[in-house]
Amino acid sequence: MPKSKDSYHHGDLRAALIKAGEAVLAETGVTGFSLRAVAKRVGVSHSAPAHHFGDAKGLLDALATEGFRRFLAAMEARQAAEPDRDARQQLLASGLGYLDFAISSPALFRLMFSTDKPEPKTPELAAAAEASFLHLVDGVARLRGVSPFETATAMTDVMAIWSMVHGFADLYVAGRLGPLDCKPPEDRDALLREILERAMA
Amino acid sequence: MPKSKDSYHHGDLRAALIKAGEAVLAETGVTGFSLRAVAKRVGVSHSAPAHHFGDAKGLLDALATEGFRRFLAAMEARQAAEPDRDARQQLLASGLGYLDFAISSPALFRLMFSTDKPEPKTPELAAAAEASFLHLVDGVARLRGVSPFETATAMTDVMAIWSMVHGFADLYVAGRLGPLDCKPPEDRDALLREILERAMA
DNA sequence: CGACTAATCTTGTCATTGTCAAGATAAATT
DNA sequence: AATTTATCTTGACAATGACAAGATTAGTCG
Repeated sequence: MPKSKDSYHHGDLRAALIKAGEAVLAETGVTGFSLRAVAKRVGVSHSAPAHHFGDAKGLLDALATEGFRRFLAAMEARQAAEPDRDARQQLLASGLGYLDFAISSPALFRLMFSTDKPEPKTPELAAAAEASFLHLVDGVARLRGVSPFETATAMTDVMAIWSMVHGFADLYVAGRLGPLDCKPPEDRDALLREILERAMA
Repeated sequence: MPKSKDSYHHGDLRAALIKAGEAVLAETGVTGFSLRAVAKRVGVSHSAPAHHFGDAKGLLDALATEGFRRFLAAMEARQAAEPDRDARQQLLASGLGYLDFAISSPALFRLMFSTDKPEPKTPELAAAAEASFLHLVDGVARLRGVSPFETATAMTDVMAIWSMVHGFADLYVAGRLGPLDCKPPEDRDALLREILERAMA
């Protein structure tokens, strides 16, 4: 329960720091990210975040964890909005949700995929990232009718589809897909649909 | 001409800083990157880099510029090693060179594609990045027989192929392609070939 | 209700870093 | 040879991350 902000104890500092941290991340990028700036934005002392996140990396990990949850939610939201329940259309919708998230939170998207996976800093982060990956695996499983964990060709599908949508999103966020960003969202969705279909072939 | 290192003037400080900067970048990543650490490694004062690169971003831009040049060279090297001069095989070889570079210099690869393109910091960086992009466009032009700048379907090919190879390389570098990295290089090359062919369809 | 314990937040400090300004040294030019 | 320019050093300052110690509040138990 969030308490009054002017009391000694914030009441919900952890959530407030995550929210403010995301704002700072979006404004300054990961290089200009500063723990003290986050603390100042919330209105607490410069050393308050340490108690909740340890060091700067801890807060970034928490941000990435939160990001992966919203990432998964964005994919599911697009799927829910897709009337066609066909496995292929659902998987395509998932890819569009992937792009939605990357565009809506580019800095967070970059942060999430910049943390090396082999050493998951926290179990929560590893679990959230894994859930996103499993969502894709599940989509391919429904499409192919077999588990990618048991069938090599299906796992190839997973990698192909993932590489395609991730590459597109990453290049788009980096502003490298040039004249595409001035077009209406429908156009880039249609383009992503088209190239994603190639990856499924 | 590089002079003796113990003289007051280094002689080739700019090149030495770029070389050392790349080593620091590879060791600590872009977050732990420190101008002073680079200067110390070369053996000059902490403020020596400023004269050549202005600020920290200037050195990173120079590193990215150098990276794009080697990036292009890596693609061309793979193409030269590919005996088949067919346009399709040459384009596939180019993609393998793309991956080669990403694996050999992961931190540099990340840096290159993290700098937003819309505001090219230096003309050299913009030119080097543009050259890499044009290399891909040229490969698709040879494959399709038309210029992607004039034919929308060919530009779609460019984006599809680029997204595929870039996504694969980025995920691979991030360690998210799981059990793939413990396999011999031939296996991942074969996998990338296979999914790249899908992008060409 | 009151005291004790733990959690939460603040203040103060230090090493490191980026950036700037001023000066010292060597190279280039005239 | 003198002057100018390029290059590098020293010194300083503000911002930052990290740590330690203390202040304030919440929770618990008598």
